[in-house]
Amino acid sequence: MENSATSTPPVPSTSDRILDAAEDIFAEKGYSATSLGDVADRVGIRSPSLYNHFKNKEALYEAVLERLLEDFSAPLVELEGGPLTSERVFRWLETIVRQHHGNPNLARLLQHAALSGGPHTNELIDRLFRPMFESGADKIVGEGITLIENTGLQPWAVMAFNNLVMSYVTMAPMYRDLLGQDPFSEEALENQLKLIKTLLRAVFEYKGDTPL
Amino acid sequence: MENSATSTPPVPSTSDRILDAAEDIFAEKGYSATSLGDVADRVGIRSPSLYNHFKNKEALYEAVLERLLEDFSAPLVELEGGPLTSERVFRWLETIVRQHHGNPNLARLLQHAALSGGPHTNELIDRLFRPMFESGADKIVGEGITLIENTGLQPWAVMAFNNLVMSYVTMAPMYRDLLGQDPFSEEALENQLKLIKTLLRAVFEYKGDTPL
DNA sequence: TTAGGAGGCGCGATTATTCACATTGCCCCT
DNA sequence: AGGGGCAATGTGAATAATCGCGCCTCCTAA
Repeated sequence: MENSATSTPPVPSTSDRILDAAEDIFAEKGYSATSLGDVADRVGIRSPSLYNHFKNKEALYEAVLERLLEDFSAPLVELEGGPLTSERVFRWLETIVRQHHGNPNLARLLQHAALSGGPHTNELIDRLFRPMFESGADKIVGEGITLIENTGLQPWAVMAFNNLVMSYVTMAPMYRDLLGQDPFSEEALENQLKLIKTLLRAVFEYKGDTPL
Repeated sequence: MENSATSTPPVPSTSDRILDAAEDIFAEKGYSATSLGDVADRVGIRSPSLYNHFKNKEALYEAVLERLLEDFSAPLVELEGGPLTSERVFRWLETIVRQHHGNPNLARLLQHAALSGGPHTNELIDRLFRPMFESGADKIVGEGITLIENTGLQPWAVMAFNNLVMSYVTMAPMYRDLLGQDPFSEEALENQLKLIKTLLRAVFEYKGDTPL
């Protein structure tokens, strides 16, 4: 029902255009503040017509989430498996930064969910972050890579770096205001990448001897 | 009009109770998704009675913002002036962490504003962050304190550390889910403080020689 | 000819806001 | 002491806008 069996490479179907519009508006306003009228307006149809493609508002929201989660998980599974060198950690972080830079909507949706709840919030959190703790970053201990392991704060550190990446996106207007630069320009991406890498390298090289 | 002439130490005025309720709900749902009925319900009055204390929804929102900004700016002005030692930077960060931990609502409100706009968003950003760039962290260059200054990323670094602190609060449900710990417990506060300090110390000690 | 998809209409709920009104406590005048 | 006025603060009813959503009709492409 959502995807016709025919190939649809050039012209996006109405369902996809609804998904695109809904994704943007859900990400901006959150679930409850989003009106289906706004979504329909952006697509160029009337709001009752949405019900020809999605059962109701919540189903539309679910479809938006599903598509986003698929898009984001794809490039990360490639990085799973193999030895956990520090270079792998850098590539993993850089991939995440580039993904959120390319499409900020997932971070925004997750931030809305964390603030206000809404349907499927816990499921969203689980599907986005459990993999990080099970198959990837959790195993970083060993062969010299510690990520502040000696302080017993490792999962906290992983979440901190993720928050760093996502808050850059959810706080983009702030960066625009205070730094006077388009936060989604190529130049800003490079700056953000440089900062994250510098921080990560500082943490890797740091030996927490001096207790302040 | 807001404060009766009598001393009001023990019993909060209705206006204050409205402000308390509105602050919580605005912080949770954002401006547009907040209904005055919900606010009135929490106070224990009917929504038309709100208009005896505030002109309209936007004025109530402004009052909430004003009170929050005052509460947060007070402890920080004490840290202004004087030599910019690294110890001062640590105290400044620790103060901010403790403030947001004690009342997460400002961070949540700011996050909603950054995501969805709403009234006075730009003014909010300015009043919260301009001081950091003018009187405090911007002058950190000198006397050995560099904060990754050699990479030309100093303002970015300042905002990154702030995002780190605020996203901990706006993402609190995530921490609760994934770490199985109340993110606002004393124990969690200590963990968060330790992590932030460790990161900051790593950055201070780091000399960006090796280019990855 | 037939079925999918778009539009029109409208119901019921919720929202911010206004208004007329009741109640209360306080000041001041007698 | 008593009472008239008055400001402050509460209420229910009413209004206009908006929302999600269901029903039904019409158009059009295969």
